[in-house]
Amino acid sequence: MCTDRTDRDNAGVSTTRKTFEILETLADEDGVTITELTRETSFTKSTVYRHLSTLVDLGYVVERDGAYFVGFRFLEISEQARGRKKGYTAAKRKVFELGKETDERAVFIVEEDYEGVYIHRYGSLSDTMIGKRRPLHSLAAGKTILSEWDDDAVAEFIDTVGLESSTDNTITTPDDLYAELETIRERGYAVNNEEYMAGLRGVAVPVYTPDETLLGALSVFGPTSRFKDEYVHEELPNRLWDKAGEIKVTLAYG
Amino acid sequence: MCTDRTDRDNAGVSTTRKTFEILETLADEDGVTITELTRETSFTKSTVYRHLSTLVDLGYVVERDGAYFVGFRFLEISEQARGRKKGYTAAKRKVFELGKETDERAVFIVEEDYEGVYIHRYGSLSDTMIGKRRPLHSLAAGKTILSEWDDDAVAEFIDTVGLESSTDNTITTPDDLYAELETIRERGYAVNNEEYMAGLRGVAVPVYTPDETLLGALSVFGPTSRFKDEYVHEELPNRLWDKAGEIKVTLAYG
DNA sequence: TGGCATCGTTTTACTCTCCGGAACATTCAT
DNA sequence: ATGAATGTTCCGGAGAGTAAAACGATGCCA
Repeated sequence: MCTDRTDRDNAGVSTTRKTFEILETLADEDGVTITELTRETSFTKSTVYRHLSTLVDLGYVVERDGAYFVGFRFLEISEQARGRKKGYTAAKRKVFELGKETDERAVFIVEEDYEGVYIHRYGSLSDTMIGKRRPLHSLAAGKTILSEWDDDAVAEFIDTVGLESSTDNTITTPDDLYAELETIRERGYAVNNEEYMAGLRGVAVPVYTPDETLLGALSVFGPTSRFKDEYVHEELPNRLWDKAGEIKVTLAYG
Repeated sequence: MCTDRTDRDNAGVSTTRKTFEILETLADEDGVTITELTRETSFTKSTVYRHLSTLVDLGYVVERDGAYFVGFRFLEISEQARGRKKGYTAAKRKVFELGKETDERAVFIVEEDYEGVYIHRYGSLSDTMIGKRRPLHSLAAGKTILSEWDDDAVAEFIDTVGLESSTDNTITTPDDLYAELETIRERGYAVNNEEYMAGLRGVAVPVYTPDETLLGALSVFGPTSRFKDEYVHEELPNRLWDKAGEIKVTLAYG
């Protein structure tokens, strides 16, 4: 296990790893200079210089007044990924409708590498969460996705990433998680009761393609004060089911 | 010049170039297998294998049933770039309002590497243009941006990327471009008269930050049949100016 | 004005590691 | 079972990335 990890770290192309480490630190602190990047990474100045020059030449990084920024070429790649499945774009429209109709924040989330990734979002525009990744077990949408897996897959998930706690309400034991997933399977929707962030509740339902494979999860969330039980357990699940169903229909006939 | 080009091609980290060449072909034809990638690139199977493994390990590529896909990690990076300037997110809201109010397609475009990049878009959701890059001189928004540069900068632009023609109406001579840019400076808005795609007209205005630096361009476009002169030269410029002004105000006080 | 400090760029020699080819393992279809 | 085609691993050698130091440019302050 420990050797596995080490093997993995050393495996592959270590030069590429350097490139992406530089890229990630650049993404963290945008508009940064070469020497700053040198300080924040463990590489020498000439190494950072060469990697950055390459990235600029390729168009993935832009340089302005001596400061480096991640470029919009990544936007091209990521939009390609977001448009990979027709269902993703259908979900975009539904997220939007949902947000408008409920006047709440609405999101569409898929799983990747045992994490929940925000693909589409409606809500106060300033703080966009698109692209952000969260632990599956602490989100309504994440639990919805987990509820579609069999016990072995969930066990594997727990083994790999664990059940890190975000708030006092986060599910942190496998037994609790299994029980919760069973409830979700029975009800057909998941509820997040301040499990990721205090003061925030959420509801989510699974989204299927016409051939019944899971596409992702549709979710609505907001402040606990407004998310009363009746709202969370009656109105929102119904609205979410409708939208999820519409996505499936769109994929089948639209 | 020719040596320059060669020098550049060989400069930097060639391993990183390989990684991105593989990544780009992967983005083109998503859900591809290792041997297919080997065919479409000039690399050996083992080389492709090692690079892909590294990218999977880093989380930028995902593998499912032997097929490889670009992952959503790029979404994280590109959203970071899209949120770099407060003005970009302010523009998102305005693009949206604009689209709703006019019931036309609306976009916000910025310049990068002498190309116009679609950053935000409102319109029929299926065919998203976000992240796509177009020649500046063949777009209303692009000409708007060019009109903000001085003649030397425009000359440099022409020298570097040229004036490729997309339709019969595309501006292809420097003189025509300079004249057009002068008109745009006087009027304060740019018009695209089927210069990029036959049957499509557009209008664009510049967007400034409170300190009067150019942020990008706001544009509306649609079919020639609906985009009559009065609409293009009266109503739309006024609407666009309003929105551009609101962005500036948002940045100053909001 | 001159010198000090800082940063970006280039050069060089060394060593590491990436590459290609081939062998091996696996899967699948016939 | 046999063959073909794919993914994976191994290995030696050469090519390429690395680090360190020197160079050049810029700017700041005395």
